Amino acid sequence: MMTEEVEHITKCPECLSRNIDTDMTRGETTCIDCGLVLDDNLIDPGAEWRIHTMEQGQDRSRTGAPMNTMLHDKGLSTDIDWQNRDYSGKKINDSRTRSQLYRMRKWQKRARIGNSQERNLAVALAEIDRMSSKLGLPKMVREASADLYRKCVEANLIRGRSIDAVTAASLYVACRQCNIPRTLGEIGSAARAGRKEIGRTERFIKRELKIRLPVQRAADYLARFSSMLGLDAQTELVARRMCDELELRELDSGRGPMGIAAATLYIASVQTGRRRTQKDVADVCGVTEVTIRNRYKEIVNSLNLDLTI
DNA sequence: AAGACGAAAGTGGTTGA
DNA sequence: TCAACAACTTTCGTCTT
Repeated sequence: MMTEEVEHITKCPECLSRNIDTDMTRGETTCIDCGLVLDDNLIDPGAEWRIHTMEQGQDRSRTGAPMNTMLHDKGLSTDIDWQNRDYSGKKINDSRTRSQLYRMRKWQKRARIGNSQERNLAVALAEIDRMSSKLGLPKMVREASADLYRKCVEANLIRGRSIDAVTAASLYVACRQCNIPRTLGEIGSAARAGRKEIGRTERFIKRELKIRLPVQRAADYLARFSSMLGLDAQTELVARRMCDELELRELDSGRGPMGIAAATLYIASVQTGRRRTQKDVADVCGVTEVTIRNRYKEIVNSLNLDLTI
């Protein structure tokens, strides 16, 4: 089997540090020293075959293309060639056999993309792929999202909703399931549906499919937001400590994680002398300046911080 | 002039009677 | 089903750097 040469990043282009951290579960490569996110589009190098029986476990060879959830029929169907030849390439002239082949082709087409559900799925999976590419999301997320969408179709949740809203919502949920959270605003920027509609649809499919998502933590957003703000690892660490402290003392309950992430980053940027404006932080974190100010006040009060610098 | 601050009203969702 | 409620946003006038 051919092994593809994967280009590995060994040095940070920003600070030239060789302290690179690769987090496979998050799909992000970050520089430990300056916090720059170097690559958030890692390809999962895991085995692509699946084991169904003991024999298969021993013998890992297989034929055919790997199963691909991004194709509406998972890439597993067989095509019937349009040419009237048999498996050895000999022409089929017998009229009975030929008309039989014709019928087979016709029914195969109907079975594959003939019904509206399958056609719907084909459009949706293409849309998921498009959004994922735009957002640079790893394959793992696309497949999780495709699976979710499939479940929505099976549960008849699409009726009355747009494909765009459901694909965007399933991508949003998939991101969080894979611990690569993206904000509704980020998903919305790549989707053909509005932020509110995506949020509504997300809540709906979560309820209908009884999906429990891992609790959102402000710390999960820190690395990405910090990098987008051009902050260094030191500042991010200060913010991270603050988040941990807040979580430990349950001072973050009832507060949106993005607001906490925004406020801690803002405070940290002031403390380390790498100040960012509230507006810059707000734009990156998907909250308003007012929310930053409110969290900021609460955090400074509850942690007894002194910001007179 | 840009940034920070805070009051007030509005939005969309959750909760509990 | 509806009102109360909490979190967050929008808007805007004012103060600070």
